[in-house]
Amino acid sequence: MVRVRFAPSPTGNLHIGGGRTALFNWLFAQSAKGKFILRIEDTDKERSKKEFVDEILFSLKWLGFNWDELYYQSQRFDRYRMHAEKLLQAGKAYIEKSPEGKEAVIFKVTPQKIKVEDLIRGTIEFDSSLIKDQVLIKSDGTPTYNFACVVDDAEMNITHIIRGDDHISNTPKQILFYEALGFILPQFAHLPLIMGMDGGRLSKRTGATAISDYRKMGYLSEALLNYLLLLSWAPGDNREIISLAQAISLFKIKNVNKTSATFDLKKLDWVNNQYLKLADPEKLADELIPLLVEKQYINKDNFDRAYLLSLVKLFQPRLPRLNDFVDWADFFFLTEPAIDEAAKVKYLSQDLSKEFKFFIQGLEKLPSFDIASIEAAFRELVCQLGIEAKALIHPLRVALTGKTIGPGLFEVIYYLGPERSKRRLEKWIK
RNA sequence: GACCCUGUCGUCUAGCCUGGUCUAGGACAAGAGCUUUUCAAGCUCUCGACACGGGUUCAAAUCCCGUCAGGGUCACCA
Repeated sequence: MVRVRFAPSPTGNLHIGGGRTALFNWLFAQSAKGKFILRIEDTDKERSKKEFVDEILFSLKWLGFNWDELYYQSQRFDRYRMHAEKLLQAGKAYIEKSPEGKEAVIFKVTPQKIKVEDLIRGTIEFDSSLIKDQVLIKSDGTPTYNFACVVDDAEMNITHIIRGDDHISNTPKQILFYEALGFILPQFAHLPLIMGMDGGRLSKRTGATAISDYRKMGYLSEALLNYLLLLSWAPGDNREIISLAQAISLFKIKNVNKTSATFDLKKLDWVNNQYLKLADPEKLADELIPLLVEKQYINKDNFDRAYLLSLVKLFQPRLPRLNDFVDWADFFFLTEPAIDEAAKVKYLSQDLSKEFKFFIQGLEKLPSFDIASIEAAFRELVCQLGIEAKALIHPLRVALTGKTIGPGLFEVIYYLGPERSKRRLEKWIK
């Protein structure tokens, strides 16, 4: 039975790299019908915070990862002390006293060659004579990371350790502990790191790092996961959009890349847009409602849901992030939408009183206020005036929406309705 | 500095294991054009890479060696 674990430390939010590690572990467990275990590594009492634990659990759930078991290292200190005691008695560790008289347990490293068969990288060799004696239990009584990690992975029967590249150099130290404690060695797989655009580690300087930041920006969890998956793995048939369900059946740990990948927000935007296009408008509307309420664009308990749904559908194909809807569609909610200054100069400098007046009259005469009829009225008008369609379309769009870009003009007019459209155009008639 | 990992278009990658079908394929970005309406949408096209140097071989992106470059780790942090 395959058992993998994701072991975050609650000293910060769940970040992109952690989310990716969780994804590969979860995928591996799912494809092997194994168990996915979550272990909170909160041995550092100073830096570990309850709020981070909550945040990590929340983000993991948002990504859709359900764990089968949950452990906290802070509740297992007796296990670590027990195993340290065992090593002490076997003469494989010794006690070191600090000047203040506090005792730490130190592991004696014996010189030897250590071979790791990494599932992704193949054989990696180390010389333990380059490794100094390792602290097992610190003088404050808490275990060190490497020791707690080994005791837990062994006691929790973890079969495959899938983690970041940055743990490669911890591996020989941990193997030494496994051997000294007589534990069965798990298999290792080290994932390449995700780098920021500056070539270094992904950091707050180069952009948002927390999974929750991406949620707040309007990325769909499926899209973020799809993008993260593509960052170091490919199905091999040039497919880019891969659902989690498909990934489970296609995923092979051996096909994971060895090279570190750079996080590219532009491609994430594209992937997100692909998912947004196909997303259920009802769900998108549910996500948007709180944001629209906050902006006072709609009233929480009294708004036209069907209307909102229509607007969502109108913008869905072109949104990189769901939250962009709030700004892009603001003119449907504001009484006085802000007019883009450059757009105003470009399209509304000349006097279009006559054209706007005729267009309003055309709309008023419409037997039915629908998209096709609005367009027909418009086409007829430009024909009569003998001008190009775009000579009037752009000014109309700016006058109605305040922007130079957006959905098709006739859809905009239809959803704005005859009254609002007329009122906004009249403002430009002298 | 020592040890370890990695090196295909600007970015993510396919191909590498099992050399020839690779004048290296796809995607994002960028640029150009089309769309009798915009673009941040759609369609079409263009630009653009096997880090370098040696081998091995009839033949190397693919195998071997070296160099260089990038990254990671060297805590009583995790």
